[in-house]
Amino acid sequence: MPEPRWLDDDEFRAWIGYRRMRLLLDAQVNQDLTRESGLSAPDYDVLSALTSSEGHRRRLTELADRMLWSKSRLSRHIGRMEQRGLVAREGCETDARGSVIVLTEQGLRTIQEAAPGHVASVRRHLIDLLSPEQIDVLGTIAETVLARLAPDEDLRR
Amino acid sequence: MPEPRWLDDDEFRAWIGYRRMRLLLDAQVNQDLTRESGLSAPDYDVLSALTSSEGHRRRLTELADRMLWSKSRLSRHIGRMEQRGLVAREGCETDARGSVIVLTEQGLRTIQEAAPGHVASVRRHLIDLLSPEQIDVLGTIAETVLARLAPDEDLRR
DNA sequence: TCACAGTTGTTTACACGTCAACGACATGGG
DNA sequence: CCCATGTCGTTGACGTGTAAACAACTGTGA
Repeated sequence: MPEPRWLDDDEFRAWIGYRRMRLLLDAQVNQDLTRESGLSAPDYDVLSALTSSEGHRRRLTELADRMLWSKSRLSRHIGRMEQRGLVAREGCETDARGSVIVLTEQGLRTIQEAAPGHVASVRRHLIDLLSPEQIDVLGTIAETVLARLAPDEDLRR
Repeated sequence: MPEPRWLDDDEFRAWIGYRRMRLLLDAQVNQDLTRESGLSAPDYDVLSALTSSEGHRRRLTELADRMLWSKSRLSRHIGRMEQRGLVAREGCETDARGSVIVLTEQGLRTIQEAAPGHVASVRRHLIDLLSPEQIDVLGTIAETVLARLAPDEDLRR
């Protein structure tokens, strides 16, 4: 085995920093979200993906692909959200196996009420702490990394 | 409620990019790690924290604080790693309630064998894709965010 | 038309995390 | 010295994620 190229100080700082930031930033933003709206981060992601879909509805598999979730996970999560009245299941007209997930009135109201606080939380803990240049670099880094891992994916959807 | 300041295009790109990167990058690095060494990411973190501790040992609570894990989680995880022979539990001499976690020979060998491949994976999927400037900015962003969320924490330990 | 390989969504079994409660022990003030 | 209060680590109950198996259904090629 060849001697590996270890991380130098700057590289180590970036990698460890990224990992710690991931841990604490996500925990904080998710906690804010849950406290203010009663939604978990996955709840918010599902509602958000549905809100930006035509007719506020989408096939389960499509939704799962878009969110990078397994169908199993999404199916289970939808089941729980259904019981809370946030979404509903409908049969698919063109494919009898299919299941269409629909945003309910209550689901729409819930995410609309949650969104301002959520954005404020993201600003408070990340965006407003950074300069426009830093924000730009962060976006570029993410695009660079994602270009290798998911070449055919579009971030703006 | 005041009208919130929504995210502009660059801010949205950075936030969504960060979230997607988190999802895919971590999944990829963890998958590489597990395939090559049989260790999960949490396993690696525990072994890594123990390796860099004096005597390759540490009190459970100290370890948990340092890793930002709950004591409950660490206790359970140590239980599993203990059964695989990667770590061992010892009683604490100065506090009969206490439990000291020790890296075993096998645990040390395992992480030493895993480290080169892990570093290579981190390089392949992140570090080597970025310019020195981008790496520096990423580190600075992380420090900025963490300074607010965990003011008294030192990243370099 | 029909066999068959593939897809869709659900479910079962399991792994792992959290929260709260717990027993055991430590510690400081009366 | 002793009691009240707090800490340490573990555990039980529970929620939620994964992998694999599954029934139901689709669609394609012979």
